[in-house]
Amino acid sequence: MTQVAAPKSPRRTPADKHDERRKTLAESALRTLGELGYARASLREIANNSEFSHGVVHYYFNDKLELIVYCVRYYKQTCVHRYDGVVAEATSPDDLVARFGDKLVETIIEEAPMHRLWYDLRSQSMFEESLREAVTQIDQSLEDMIARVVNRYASLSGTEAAIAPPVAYGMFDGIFQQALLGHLNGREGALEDLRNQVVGLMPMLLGPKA
Amino acid sequence: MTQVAAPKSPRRTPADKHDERRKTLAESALRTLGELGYARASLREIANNSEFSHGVVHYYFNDKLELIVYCVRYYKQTCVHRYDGVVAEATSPDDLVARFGDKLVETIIEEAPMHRLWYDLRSQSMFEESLREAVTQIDQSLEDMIARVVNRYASLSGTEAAIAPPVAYGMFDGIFQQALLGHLNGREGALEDLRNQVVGLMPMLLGPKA
DNA sequence: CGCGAATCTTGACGAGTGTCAAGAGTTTTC
DNA sequence: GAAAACTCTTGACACTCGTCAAGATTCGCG
Repeated sequence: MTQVAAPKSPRRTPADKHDERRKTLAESALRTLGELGYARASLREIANNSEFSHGVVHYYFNDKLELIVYCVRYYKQTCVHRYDGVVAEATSPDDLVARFGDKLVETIIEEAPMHRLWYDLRSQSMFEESLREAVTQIDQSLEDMIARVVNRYASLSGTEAAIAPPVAYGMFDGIFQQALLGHLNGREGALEDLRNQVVGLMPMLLGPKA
Repeated sequence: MTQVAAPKSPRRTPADKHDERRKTLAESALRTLGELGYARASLREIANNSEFSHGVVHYYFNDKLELIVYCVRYYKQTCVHRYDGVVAEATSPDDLVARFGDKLVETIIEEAPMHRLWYDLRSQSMFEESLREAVTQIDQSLEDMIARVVNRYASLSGTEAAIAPPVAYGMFDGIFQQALLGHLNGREGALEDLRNQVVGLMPMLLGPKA
């Protein structure tokens, strides 16, 4: 057990230093992971792109898997509230759907490596049992995120969503993945397509007006 | 160049033997790939689960990547016509959607390892340039496959599809992936959910009746 | 049969991997 | 300011990987 409890002296930084370093390490590890993917990112390469040496990983994490799971959890944690602003500020159904589409496109442009890492990890979890718990949790939080958007859209439209949250998430995840792939392939129009698809799709998710 | 042209004597088996062996090799390689995934399936492991030794791979393929791309292409080739029967035999919109849903569930049950391999490979293509061409082609053929189903459904309903093929493919691919993940996670109900989702979703893809 | 080409096996190579122990360096504590 | 605890580096370990060359084996044709 490398973990330290630090029972006494909760003054300043007893062992939160540990957590801070873990975050620092995670942030630089995410750069490498986003560049190379789960399988090809070695601990040495990760360490090279950080301010530490390759041995330090085993001081803060038990093994490579724990590091990677920590990283993706850390990233998705901030990622899950990306559309909270959209939900809060939207004034009409059309406004919401426009902002939502813009935000989707924006995140592909700005964080494509992170998104492909997520899809990589989720695929790996189909083979690697030990990844499934984390992936399932993250997937659930993403589904909730989409549900908030769709529900807000329905409420602004004065009706209710005609589809269940898992279906909505599955659909948006599917076309998002497609747009990401297209974008990485250099296919121009991939992002514009995504925006239009979202605009076209959203109204179909609503039930009949009350 | 390991490739052999065999210009003359197109009698019996001049160099189609080569192609046949490649297929045989691909078939047993697919078993291992479906079990371990792209990154963890070594050539030695692949060869162990076949009737050959590990060196033979380089007699029929230039490198590991060529083998794997050949394998997935080989598999998806047969896979793309999975719903042709459904399209041909369906007698009514409801009949088609029921058959389609059943077939989706069936293929998850029977070929889950192959499907997760496909998603694995598609994710890897986001990192590995050399995979993109094959992935793009396969993705396109899958989109066409879905388009045939949706168009047939629309035609049986006496109307036209309200969404473009890429959107339809993205949506179904998304919920299919979700169901596959749930199934591999041992979540009971994952497959039943998929069936119901398809039944509920299909009618929403249609435009107003003519 | 016998010879040459096609096919396959074997064994080795160098590079790269995760892991970990030993110790150097740094900070904290008394 | 010495001792203890924490933090980090270094270097080695055992192992796996893709690749390939050299040779054994099998096959097909004259």
